Amino acid sequence: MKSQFFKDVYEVVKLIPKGRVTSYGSIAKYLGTTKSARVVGWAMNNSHVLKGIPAHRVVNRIGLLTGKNHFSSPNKMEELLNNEGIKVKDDRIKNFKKLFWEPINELDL
DNA sequence: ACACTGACCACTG
DNA sequence: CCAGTGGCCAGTG
Repeated sequence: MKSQFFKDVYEVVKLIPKGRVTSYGSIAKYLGTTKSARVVGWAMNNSHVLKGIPAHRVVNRIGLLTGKNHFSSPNKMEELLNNEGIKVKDDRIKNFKKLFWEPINELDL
């Protein structure tokens, strides 16, 4: 497929440092527009067929694990995050603000 | 080719 | 503060 968006999304997601998280919207914003956030979600949906895509580090804007339902197991995402030292309480990332990794700031176009 | 859906976000009332 | 609506892109029936 010639979806540059997907490709870019994967690139950014793969660049997320261990122990950090980001949001669909931020990735979308980094790629040009916040309104394409839905496509980022789509990319994640397809990411499960690929490897090296830490989709568990990508959550929605408030740090809610909205996509955990799409993992192998609903608690897999939480476990992976815990494995990286990220605390998750009630499907929400604790200290999200601090762990937040914004591509625009970190990669700085 | 058309319509609907989806792991979202921001704006408006 | 909560609810509703629009916008974007790709995939599926």
